[in-house]
Amino acid sequence: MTLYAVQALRRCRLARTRQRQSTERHQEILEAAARVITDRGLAETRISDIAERCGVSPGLILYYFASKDRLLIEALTYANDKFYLGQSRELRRMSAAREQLDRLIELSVPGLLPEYERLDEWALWIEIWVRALRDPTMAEEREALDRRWRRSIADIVRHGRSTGEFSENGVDADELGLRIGAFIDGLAIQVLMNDTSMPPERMQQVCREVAANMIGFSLDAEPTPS
Amino acid sequence: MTLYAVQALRRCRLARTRQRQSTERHQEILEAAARVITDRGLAETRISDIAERCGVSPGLILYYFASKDRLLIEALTYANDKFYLGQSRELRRMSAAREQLDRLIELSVPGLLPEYERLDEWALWIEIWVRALRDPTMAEEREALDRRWRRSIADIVRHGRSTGEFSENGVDADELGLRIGAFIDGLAIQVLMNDTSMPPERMQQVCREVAANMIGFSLDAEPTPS
DNA sequence: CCCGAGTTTGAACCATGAGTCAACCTGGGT
DNA sequence: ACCCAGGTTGACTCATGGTTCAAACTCGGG
Repeated sequence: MTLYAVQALRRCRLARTRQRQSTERHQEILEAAARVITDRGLAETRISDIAERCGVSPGLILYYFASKDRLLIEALTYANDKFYLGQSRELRRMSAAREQLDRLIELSVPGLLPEYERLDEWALWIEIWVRALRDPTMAEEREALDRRWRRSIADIVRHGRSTGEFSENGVDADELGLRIGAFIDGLAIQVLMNDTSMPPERMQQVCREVAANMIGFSLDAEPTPS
Repeated sequence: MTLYAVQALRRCRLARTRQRQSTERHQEILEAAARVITDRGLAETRISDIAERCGVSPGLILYYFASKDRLLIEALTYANDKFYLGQSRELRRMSAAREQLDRLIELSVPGLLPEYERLDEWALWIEIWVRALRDPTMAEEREALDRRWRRSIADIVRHGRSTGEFSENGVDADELGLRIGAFIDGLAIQVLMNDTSMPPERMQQVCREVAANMIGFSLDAEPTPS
């Protein structure tokens, strides 16, 4: 019995290190997949591309994921999750709602910030949309991701109202999350498409203006006069 | 010389009937392709699907189009063109700008109107976006289509201002076309995705409200009191 | 009624890429 | 040193579907 317990314990420890290694591989693959999808597009993404990016053989990809389809869906949501969590953490550190809003907009403009290692979120979004049109699993995921995104805007509005930065204007915070979110979506598409009439800087400017209008504060009035 | 001329004339007449037949086939195929794309998605569309829809052999498709890719691009723009022209003609017949705006919004909400034979415009738009990300030809087409769409909104604003329905509010009409267009885009995506928080009716309502806000008129005030 | 340019067919060809598999490697436990 | 479970490989199988092509068909003109 003692012997058995010790063995079990050891097996468990081994299993744990292996498991960690294994989840690392998982993430590594998901990361690579997201990267390849942004580069080549979902439709053109081959398993061997992902494998190559990982410096690994194609067979291994299917050792970790049941099928290409599953992997792609997971990769899309994984990338979005990662981006969202980073943004969310950053915003929570800021105290001023207007600062939060500015940063959120800044992060939402495709190509505005030099993308450190960040892949382009919006290109992935479009792929998510296409996929969600026919794939119920993806559709569900998308709705959850979208809800979260809208809520983060609504939260900024609520925060600003609670601190008095924004005044009540009769429009529900969730409703504003929806409207501002939709507006950002629409513009982001154009910027992503390299539309000549919508360079990143202009999108940023327009977003700030329209958001201010909708929320009901003036961009000119300095919120915290020095 | 006379003989030659007569022969030429006849050949020309023959050629003309043949040409008409040929362009009909072209359109027939484009139509079928657009239909299949909405049904199955761009990525899942096979040449044989399109052929089947036409009641024609797969080989014929490639007799009329150099390659699958070319066909798909043409089909996407063809469908959009057709929709736009129909809408444009209809709007031009209306005199009141607010009526035009209402109708434009109505037509922009996915699934609001029972789609007579109309295929879903917005599903095609998303496919266009995905494609345009990597295909320069498609990118160019998209920008032109988008510009046209924004302009039709701006024109409504200009029209309303010229008749006095809308008052000047310091925002350029083109700028409003851009903003309202982007907003509609963003919402349409959610409706198309069957997002539970955005049923078609709600989108319509929100669009009317936000457009009224941006343009600067009140929905309550009847423009033409009986 | 025959000719031939333009259409249409469907089988054949071929490249691609997902998924499988048997052999091989690795590193911790004994 | 040896064991072996899990990780890794890369060649192979197989289905799919775009593209080609030679033969068949259509139909207006002579």
